[in-house]
Amino acid sequence: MHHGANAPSPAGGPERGPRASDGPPVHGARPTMKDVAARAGVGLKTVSRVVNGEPGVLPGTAALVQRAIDELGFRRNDSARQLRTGRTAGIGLVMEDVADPFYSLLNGAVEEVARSHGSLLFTASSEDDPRRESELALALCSRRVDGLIMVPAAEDHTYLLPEIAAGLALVFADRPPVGLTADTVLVDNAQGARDGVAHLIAHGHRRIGYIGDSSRIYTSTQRLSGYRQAMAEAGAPIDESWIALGPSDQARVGDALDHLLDPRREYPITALFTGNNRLTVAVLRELAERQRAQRVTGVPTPGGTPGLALVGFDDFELADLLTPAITVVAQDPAGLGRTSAQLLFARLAGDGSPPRHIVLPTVLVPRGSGELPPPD
Amino acid sequence: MHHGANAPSPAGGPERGPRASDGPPVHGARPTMKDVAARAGVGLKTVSRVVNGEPGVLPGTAALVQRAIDELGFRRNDSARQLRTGRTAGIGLVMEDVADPFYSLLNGAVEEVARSHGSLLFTASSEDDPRRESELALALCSRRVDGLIMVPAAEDHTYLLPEIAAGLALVFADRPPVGLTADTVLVDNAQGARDGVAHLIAHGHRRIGYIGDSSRIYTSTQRLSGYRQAMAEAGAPIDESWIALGPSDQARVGDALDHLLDPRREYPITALFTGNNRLTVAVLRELAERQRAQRVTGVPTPGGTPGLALVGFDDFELADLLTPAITVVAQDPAGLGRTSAQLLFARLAGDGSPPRHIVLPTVLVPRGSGELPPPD
DNA sequence: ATGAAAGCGCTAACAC
DNA sequence: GTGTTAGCGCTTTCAT
Repeated sequence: MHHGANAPSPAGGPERGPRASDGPPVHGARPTMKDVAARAGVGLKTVSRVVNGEPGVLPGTAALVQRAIDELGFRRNDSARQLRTGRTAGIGLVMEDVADPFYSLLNGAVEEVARSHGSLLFTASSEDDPRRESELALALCSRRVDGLIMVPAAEDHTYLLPEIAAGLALVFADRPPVGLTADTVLVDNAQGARDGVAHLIAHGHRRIGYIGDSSRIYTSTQRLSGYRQAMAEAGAPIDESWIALGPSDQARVGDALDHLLDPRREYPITALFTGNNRLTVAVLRELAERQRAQRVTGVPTPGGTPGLALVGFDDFELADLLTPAITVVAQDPAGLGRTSAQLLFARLAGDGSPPRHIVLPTVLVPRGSGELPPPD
Repeated sequence: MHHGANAPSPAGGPERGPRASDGPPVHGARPTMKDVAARAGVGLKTVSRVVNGEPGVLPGTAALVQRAIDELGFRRNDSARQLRTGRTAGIGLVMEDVADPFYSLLNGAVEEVARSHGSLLFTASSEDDPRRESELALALCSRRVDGLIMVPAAEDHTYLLPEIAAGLALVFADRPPVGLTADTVLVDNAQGARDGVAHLIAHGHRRIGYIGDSSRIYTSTQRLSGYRQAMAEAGAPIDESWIALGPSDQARVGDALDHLLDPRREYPITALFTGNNRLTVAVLRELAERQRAQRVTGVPTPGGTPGLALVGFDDFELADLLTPAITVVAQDPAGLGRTSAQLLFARLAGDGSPPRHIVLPTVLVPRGSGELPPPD
């Protein structure tokens, strides 16, 4: 399934012998508009007009030019165009991780909107590292993207002030900026968590654990505060040892569960609220493992929640097919991306109104795990 | 973003009123190297040297320049740089859908490699539409990306010949190109499917259904051929009505299952092989629904496979937590992306060897659903 | 309807 | 060590 090495012949022409004046691409040489103009026997500007579909070219001339374009395999150099026009028809998206299901949906929605506006999209993953975030954001600024959508990781975004002043359109998604005011699209994290926890309470739970993301992260503290609100509203006291914040990796979650489900606890928790999809999945995996390994903690409910009721923030694929199916507080990552991108393009189209602040609602999706009653 | 139109003052000069000669950004005006040079009282080239970390600048001068840079909020214009150097330090990735879990993992791996080489990544989704694929690919070529990784949808890639001739580095991932020879990284689809089906056969099945993607798609036909091979090797005759090819949407899969599980069949299938992750999930969802609705087809195994053994091509998150857990033929989307990207950057670094053709192995992951015995 | 000239902001090649 | 000059390929402006 491989041929010769570097076929010198580009296709279409008799190879060997540099050929006189036909056959498209000569290796390594990018034809320019000047080349096309020379070949078509017209002026440079006429080529430009044809390439850009500008009016004021006789059909015959246009055809001539088009033929030269095809023969030469010409493709307009957008770097040069950008330098001249100042517009790149490209936008940037900086977020935690393109490979994460939540962010990949956001990414997809942004891309869709960008496409509909004729823009291409640079996507970059910050890995939630503030330094990397600013590196990437500034690299995109050097590229002179027309606009930037950021899911910020940093705790200070003043480094973007010069860019904004210079005309960068900027929208923050999922988390607000720090140190400056800009368009922001958020999810109602507190209300969502509150709904989720209230749901558990409505099903008879009073001792509810909370496994959340690091308190460094905006959404995490918002969700925790929703948890506290729901508990307070129900008059349910919170034992601070029920709250476990930290990274979303399996090991940390395992430790947190060990602590939360410690059989020596006098009043064990009967329900659990998890602060994001990765935590929810990690919890499910831990519970399943515990069940396989020890078959001890409570009634081994099939699917991994040993009698423990569970509601998770974020929906995730297959949540509905687990046993029991997992009740979640669903956000709309695609909606987040779409809204942010639409806002960005509105700015690029000249919308000069004051910075907007949009909050998207969440939806509680009962599926089973959140409706399990307490053991009692 | 909005605000005043064209500030006539380039920056740095006293623009009447606001500040005399300090404070970074003057609105709307992007400072250039020339501005920085003027402000620092040095030549243009010296600024260039400092910005690019080139040697041959006295520390004192460099500090002077750096100060001017910071004060002005200067950021190098990469469009101009690219025009001059011919390199964009950017690569492109065209694939079906960034939001798909499989592709988002591939995307993440490509991005990681790009980053390690100092490149930014354009990602574009073709939606499996040939025209869109070529539009996007050519748009990226206009941007003069240094290289392009494509998961092709089109059936003809000759449109890329001029670009290759002009120096574009090009790697095809997951599916081979048509009409030209280029670096290609594939997965051993036939062998993987063969392994999966052989696994079912080893567990006593002889009547095995196959739900696959449209035969338009390369990987789909490869996998189907693996299915046929495994059956042939076992001397198991194939009833062509067991094979259902088509799109991966829920409705189509539902229809296919209706047909496959038709209770009027004299010899019903006892096992099913699904051709990709979306099909597998769609099947699981359909089976779960049937179980809820009718509780008829076979023994209602918890989790949705009513006695039907199931092996799916592609791993997917939570496959291990379903009941029964789903046996899969796992490919490595990240490996696919990483390998492709490494190959691309090797080319960009000057590797001029003949086009390479890499095939990555699959791994059978037994989890339960593929080890269910036939009802008999 | 068409073209010639100027210049976008930068770097490469040389001066000094 | 530093500055000057020339252009990268295109669009803009203004002639014709």
